[in-house]
Amino acid sequence: MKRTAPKTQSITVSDVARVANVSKATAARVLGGYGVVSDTIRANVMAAAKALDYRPNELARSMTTGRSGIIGVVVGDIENPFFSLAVRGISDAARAAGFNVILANSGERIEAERAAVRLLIGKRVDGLIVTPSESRDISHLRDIHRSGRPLALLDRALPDLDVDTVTVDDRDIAMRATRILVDAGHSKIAYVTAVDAEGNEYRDLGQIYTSSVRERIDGFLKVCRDAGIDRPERHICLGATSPDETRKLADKLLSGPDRPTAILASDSLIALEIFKVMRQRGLRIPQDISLITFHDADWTSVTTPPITVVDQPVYALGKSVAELLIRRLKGEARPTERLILPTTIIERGSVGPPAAYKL
Amino acid sequence: MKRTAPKTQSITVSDVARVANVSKATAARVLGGYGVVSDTIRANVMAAAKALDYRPNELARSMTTGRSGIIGVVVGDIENPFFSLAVRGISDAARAAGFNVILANSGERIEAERAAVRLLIGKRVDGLIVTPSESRDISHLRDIHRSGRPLALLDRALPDLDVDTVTVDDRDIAMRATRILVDAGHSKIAYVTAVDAEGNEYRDLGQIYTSSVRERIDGFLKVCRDAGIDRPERHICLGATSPDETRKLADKLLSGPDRPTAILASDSLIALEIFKVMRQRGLRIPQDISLITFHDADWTSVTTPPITVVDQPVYALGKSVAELLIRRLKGEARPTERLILPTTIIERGSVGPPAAYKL
DNA sequence: AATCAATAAGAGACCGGTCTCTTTTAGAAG
DNA sequence: CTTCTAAAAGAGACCGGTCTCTTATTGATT
Repeated sequence: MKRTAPKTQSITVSDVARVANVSKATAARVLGGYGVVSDTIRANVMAAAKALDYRPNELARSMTTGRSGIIGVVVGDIENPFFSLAVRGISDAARAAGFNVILANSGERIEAERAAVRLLIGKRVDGLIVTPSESRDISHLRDIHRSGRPLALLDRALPDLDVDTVTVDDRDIAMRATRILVDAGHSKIAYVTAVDAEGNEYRDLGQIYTSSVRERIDGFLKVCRDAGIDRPERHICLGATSPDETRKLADKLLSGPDRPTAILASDSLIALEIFKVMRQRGLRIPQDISLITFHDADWTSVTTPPITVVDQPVYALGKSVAELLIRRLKGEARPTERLILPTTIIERGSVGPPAAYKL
Repeated sequence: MKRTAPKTQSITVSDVARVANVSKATAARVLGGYGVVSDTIRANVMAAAKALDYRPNELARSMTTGRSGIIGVVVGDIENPFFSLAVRGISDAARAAGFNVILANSGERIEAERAAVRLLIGKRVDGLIVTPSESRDISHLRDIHRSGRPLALLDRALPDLDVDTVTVDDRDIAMRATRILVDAGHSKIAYVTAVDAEGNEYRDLGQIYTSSVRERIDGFLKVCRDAGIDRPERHICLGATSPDETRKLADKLLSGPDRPTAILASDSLIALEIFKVMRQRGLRIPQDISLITFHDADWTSVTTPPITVVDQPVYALGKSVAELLIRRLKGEARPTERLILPTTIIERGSVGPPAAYKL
C-alpha cells in the first residue's frame, strides 16, 4: 500500500459547517454541545458531521478550554503490584468521572519524578497524583501548585505540603505487625526495605526520605525497644531495590550466625525473593523463621504455609485519592483533606515462636 | 457554569519575547530549538525564560506540529499481570525513544475498546497499540489506519488487518502444553478460559472471537484428538471472567463425578482461583489432579508443588510491539511485520500421572 | 402596526505555539 | 565604495477548536 499522498487532512468544524451550510460558529455549537441551536439546524449539522466522519480534535479543544480531561499520575514503580492496584483504583475513579489517566513511572528516582512532573504540566493535565519518592526536595511539587493545577498525594504524606493526601497509618501498622512478632517471642527481627542509602547501612531516621518507610521503621523500632530488644536498628536492611539486589541481601541476611528469627518485609516483591531464598536454604516457615510482609499479594495466600500480611486497602487508596482530586477539579473549594485509611493484618501461617524457644 | 477567572496566567513565548526585547518568532526559535539564532540573542532569550519560569505548552506545540509524542495503548485488563508486564515493556521502550504512554482499559468489551480508540484518536496520539478483544468487528481499527496513524497489535493477530503484529504461537504452545498432560496419561483434560459465550457452553471455534484463545483451543483439541480422546470439547470451560466466576466454575468443574484429571488454565488469574479451590477441596497436586497454566506469574513458583507454566515472553512482547510502532512513527517505511516470539514451557511440579493410573 | 425582548445564527478574535515569507544587517567580493 | 549574498531577526498566517459580541429573525405585547 502506497502512502496516500494527501496527509489525511482531518475534517474540521469548518468543513462540517460548509457542508451543512451554516457558519463555523453554529457548527461548533452543535458539535461541541454548547450554546443554543434550533433543532433543524442541529439535525443538518449532525448529518453533515456523520457524512464526513467528523472527529473532534481534543487537542484544539483543550487548548481553548484550558482543560484536557487528563489526570497525570506519577508512581514509584509500576511493576510493583501495590502500585498497579492503586493505579487501577485511580483509573476506575477517573473513568467514572469522565477523566483519563496518563501514567508516568519515576522508578523512585527524584530526577525522573521531576522530569515526569514537568512533562505532565507541559501536557496541561488537569491535575496530578504523585507518590513522592523523597521528602527532601519537593520544589517540583510546589511548582505544580503554582501552575494552578491541583495535586494530591498517594501513600506518602509530606507535612510541608498542604495538599489532599491519602495514606495509611504506616507507623501504627508497622507497630502492630512488629508486635505480632515480638509477642511470638522474637527478639532478632529484621526489617527489609527498598529504600536505598549510602552503603545500605541504616544509621538514623533522618536518612530516610520516603515518609511511609520512615514511619514504618519508626514504629518498628519503637515496638522493638519497648520489648527490650537491644539495638534493633542493627537489623534494618536497606537497598532491596530489585529482585537481584533483594536476593543478595537476603542471602547475606540469612547466612550469618546472627541470623534473624523473623523478617518483616516492606513490600510483596521483597518478601517474594526472601521467601524463595528461605526455601532454597531449607529454612522452614514458621519453624525456623517467621515472615510478615506488607501488601496482600496474590502469592501470599497460596504458599505453604500462607503468609501473614499487612493488608493495606490499596485499591481504595487509589480510588480515594482520585476522587479527592476530581472533586477539586470540579471546582469544589474546601480545606485540604488528609485521609488515613484503616489497615488490617491478615494472620495466616507464617509466624511462630523462634526456634530457640523450643529448646 | 461560571468561568473561573484566569488564575495563573501562564507564561508564553510572547511574554518571554517582550522581556528579552525580541520578536515572538525569534523567542520561539530559541525556546523551540529550531531555526537559526545568534548566540547573544539566544542567551538573552534563555535568561528571560528562566527569569519568568517559562514552561512550554505542549498542547499548543502538538497542535501545530501535529504530533503529540504520545502512544495510546488499549489493553484488555490492566489488573491481569500479563498485561501489566506487557505495558511495562511498552512504557520502557516508549520512554527510551522519548514517547509517553496513555493507557486505556477495554475490560475486553468491544464497545469500551471502540470508545477508547475514538478517545485516543481525539487526543491525537501519534500511534496506537491495541490488544483487540474481538476479531469480528474491527471497523474502529480500520478507522485508526484511515486517520493516518500507525497501529500495532499486541498478543492477538487479525489476519484481515495488515499492520505490525507481535504475538506468540498460541496454537503450538497450547499443543505442547496439552501434550505434556497427554503424555502423563491424562485423557480427561479441562481447558478453562476467560472468554465468554452464551451459556458458557462451548460449541465450536467459530464462536471464539479472540484469536489467541481460538488458536489455543484449536491446538488443545488437536492434541487431544490425536491422542484418541473422545469429544475433548466437552471439557472446555468458558466464562472465567472474574475471580468470582472462576471460583464458581472451578467448583462445578471439580465436584462432578466426571471430574477432569488435569486442567490447563488460560491465564494466571484463572489458575490462581482454580488452585485455591483445589486446595480447599483437599485435592493434592499432582497426585489427585494436574495443573498447567499460561503465564509465569509470581505465585506459580512458590506454591507446593510449584506450577508448570507456559512462559510467554510478555515483557518482550510489549517491548517489541512498541519498538515496531516507534520505528514506524519515526518514518521508517517498510512492509508490515508479524513477529512471533518463541515461547517456552517451564516444567515444575504440578503434573503427574492421573490418579486412576496408579490403581 | 409598532415596539420590545428573546432567540438563533453569524463574524471574528483568541489560545500558544510553529513556520513561511519578508525585511534588515553584516561581511565578502569587485 | 558599491554590489551581492548569506545570515539573522521580524511580521503575521495558521492549527482547530471555543467564546464573545453583533446581527437577524421571531413572536408577544400594547
